Amino acid sequence: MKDRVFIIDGSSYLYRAYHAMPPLSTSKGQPTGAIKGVTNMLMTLKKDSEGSPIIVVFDAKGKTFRSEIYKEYKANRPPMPDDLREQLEPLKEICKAIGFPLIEIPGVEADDVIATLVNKAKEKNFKAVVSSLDKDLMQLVEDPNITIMNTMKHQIFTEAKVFEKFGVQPNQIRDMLALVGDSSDNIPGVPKVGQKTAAKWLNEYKNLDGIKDNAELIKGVVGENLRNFLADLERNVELVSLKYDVELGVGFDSLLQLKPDQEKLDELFVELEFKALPKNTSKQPDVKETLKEKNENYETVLSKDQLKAWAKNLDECKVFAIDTETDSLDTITANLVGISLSVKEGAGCYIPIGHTYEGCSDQLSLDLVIEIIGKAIERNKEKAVGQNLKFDIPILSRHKIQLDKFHADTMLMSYVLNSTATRHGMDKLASYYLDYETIKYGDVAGTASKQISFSEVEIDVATNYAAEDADITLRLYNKLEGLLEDKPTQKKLLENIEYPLVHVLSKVEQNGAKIDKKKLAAHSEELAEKILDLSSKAFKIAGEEFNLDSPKQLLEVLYEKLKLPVLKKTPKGQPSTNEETLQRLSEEYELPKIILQYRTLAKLKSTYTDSLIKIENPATQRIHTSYQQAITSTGRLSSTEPNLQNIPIKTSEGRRIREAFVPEKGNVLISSDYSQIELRIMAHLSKDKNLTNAFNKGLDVHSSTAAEVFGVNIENVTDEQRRSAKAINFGLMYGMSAFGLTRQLDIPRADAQKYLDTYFERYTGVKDYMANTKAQAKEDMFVETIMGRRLYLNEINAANGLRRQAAERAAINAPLQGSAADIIKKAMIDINAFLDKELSQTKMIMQVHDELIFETPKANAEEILNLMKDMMEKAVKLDIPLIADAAIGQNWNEAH
DNA sequence: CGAACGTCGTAC
DNA sequence: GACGTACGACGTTCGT
Repeated sequence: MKDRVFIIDGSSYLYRAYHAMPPLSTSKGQPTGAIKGVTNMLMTLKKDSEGSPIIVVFDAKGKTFRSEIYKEYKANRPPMPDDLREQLEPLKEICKAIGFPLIEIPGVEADDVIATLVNKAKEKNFKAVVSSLDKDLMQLVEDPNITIMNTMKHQIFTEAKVFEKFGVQPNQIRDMLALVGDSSDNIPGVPKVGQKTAAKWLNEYKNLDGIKDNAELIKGVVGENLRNFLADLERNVELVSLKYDVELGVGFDSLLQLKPDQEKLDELFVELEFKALPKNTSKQPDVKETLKEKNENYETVLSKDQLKAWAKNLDECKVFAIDTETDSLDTITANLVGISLSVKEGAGCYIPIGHTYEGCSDQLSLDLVIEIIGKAIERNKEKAVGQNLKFDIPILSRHKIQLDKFHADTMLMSYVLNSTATRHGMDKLASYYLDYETIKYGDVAGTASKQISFSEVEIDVATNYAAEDADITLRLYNKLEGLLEDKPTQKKLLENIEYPLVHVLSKVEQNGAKIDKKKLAAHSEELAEKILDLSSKAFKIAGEEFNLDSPKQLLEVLYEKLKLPVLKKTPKGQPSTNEETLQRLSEEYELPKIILQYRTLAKLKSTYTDSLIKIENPATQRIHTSYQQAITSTGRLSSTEPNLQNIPIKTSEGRRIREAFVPEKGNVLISSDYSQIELRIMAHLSKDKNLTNAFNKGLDVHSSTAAEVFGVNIENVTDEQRRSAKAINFGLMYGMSAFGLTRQLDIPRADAQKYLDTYFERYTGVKDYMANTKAQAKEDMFVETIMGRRLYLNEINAANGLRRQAAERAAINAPLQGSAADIIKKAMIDINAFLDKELSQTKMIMQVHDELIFETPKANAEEILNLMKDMMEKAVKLDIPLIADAAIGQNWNEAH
């Protein structure tokens, strides 16, 4: 192999640019948006190609041979818009002037020309890189010397990538397209067969012949559809096959050399009013000019002397702010790109380490930075202030800088001061507390498709952004420290709970949880089949196909087409299609029932089986959630990517998801969860005699409540009574009314009212507690947890009754929910300290509000279970005992 | 095309 | 209108 040749699908980029770019035009009215877009892309490619020849292929005018095979082919394509057509010729001129040979052959498509060129390139021993967005061309990748790339997104498709994206090998793409069809080319496929189904068949039967031979074996409606479609498949194959022997009318070699004509190019640019030769703006975000000018207050550290001076700054300061910049948000794999520091408001430095763009100035080596600044950070760690240090700690740690203690975290300071005043991201904090608008990450690194890695950001720009982060963090610290000055309780909450918890959460996240991917994949397959089946049933009843996931379409089918009665409306006035409504409708009608089943399964598949597989970290083969410590109003944690705190448990189908959470070989899982912790807290806070008594005697609290409310002996409580009592107990903690209880239990309003009345007669302590809490809240405008965590309730005295009542319910609930959160946080800190010291083999891997999950070697699991349970129970001392239920299992479902 | 919003459904 | 706290999938709408 000697060289590479780049072949560009000009037409596909033209259309894409036309839609992606704003509709620019010259002063004379010549439209130029698409030209500009494609030209940018061509310039990028020219740079990336490092001098390799580049050929641009365009679709020629007129019909192609495919229209003769099938007259509907592309019949749904609207004609090219005029303002796009007008851009075609100038663009071709530009291609030629840049030095890219151009081909358009009438009667065939650009794809065929590309396939032919690829063939010629192979004959001449070239590697070929095809730049296109068209999936038809994916079939070319079966040859390892050929790659497809999406220049706009810097994606490269090899055989493996094609399989990853489409689920089939490149040489099966053609058959897949024939089966699925292509709506943009107006090629119909087998009804109900999408990429997934086609991939399944092709993996099983290898190719179309195999599928045809086995068509009888395929069950269900899709099987039927396939058999009916067989005759059309031949035609589809012809339509989607590439033609490799197009008469090019010009020798391949002559396409490899064309002189750029700079003069002509300049002329064209003037004519099109392009200010400058567009730089590779396709990927480069547009950084504002003001950001490129370096802020004088901020220093870029590029010499050893500067580094030493900053080490000295850290030694001599009272507190310093630190922030890290990385090339990814994944703390498991992110590389350090730079560190910023500030010891004085309005000043700061940025130490670039890992910037990688072309022409970037020399940076200090990581080793030197670790040696000088890393050591200085470590010895001054108790003066370190950061914003969301849970992110920085593992990054620094992997780069040999251990920040196992720190002075303060501004995110948590703000959260503890007032969890709801603002969100606690730095941009928001700066705006709220300092009235300062920060440089946004997107301003320097772009967003979405234009996003680049921070390592690609110019060092001067990066300095402006990163040093500002450290500077602002320090200013925030000073501001928030002032606000905390006369709040010793909140300060203690930070020091005793939130700050130590940062290290615990960081570790739990790094530990991650192992999942059985095979099991999930199999489950996913199963669900897919059932979902397909339910959809066809639904379409049959509806008499049309529609998107079952679209509440809007569903609403039309249910209420307009089938004229089902409207039982409930959404807050926006639309007839509701939610679970409750469909449940009621399904007593009489068939379709709502099917929709409900569909929803249950679709939910499981999309939210759990599929997404858990996707989110496994390739580096560790485990899933690493991210715990959010400053999100909820009450003090609970939340969990994202994935949310481990809403994994199903109520149904057996749902519990199968939990079965896929497994230990490493030789290990087991231990789950330990607090029993009725919020009700226990209610007993503690209210000091209600009856409730306290029930817990002190170790009674089943719901049965005990039932006995009180229904006036029976606790041994004689029926299941029905216990269920009602449980609903009352939970409802009370949420501030539920008699109406809510009516709905929950499906009983007459009067009965519900009677239950509640009786409850409050029997539990006067609870009644008083609730009244007192509300009254106190109205006076203070906040409520508190047992550890003094506050939730401010701005609307507790609102004139708007709805809002006021909502605030009243929150006032009841927050001390219960929030105290429970305080307690488990304390338990996590205690347990982590113990594990650090004594049991390095046992890992805390998850927290789900009142439950902790550990992974530990099988050998002494029983003993460890007892230790964990005991530490949870002793996390705090209340007037009633805290009980944790713990169990061991080979998966999460078994352990829970 | 991407951000913001609405609806729905899962957990404690 | 009526039960607290979350996250996220998916569709739709709207602005660039």
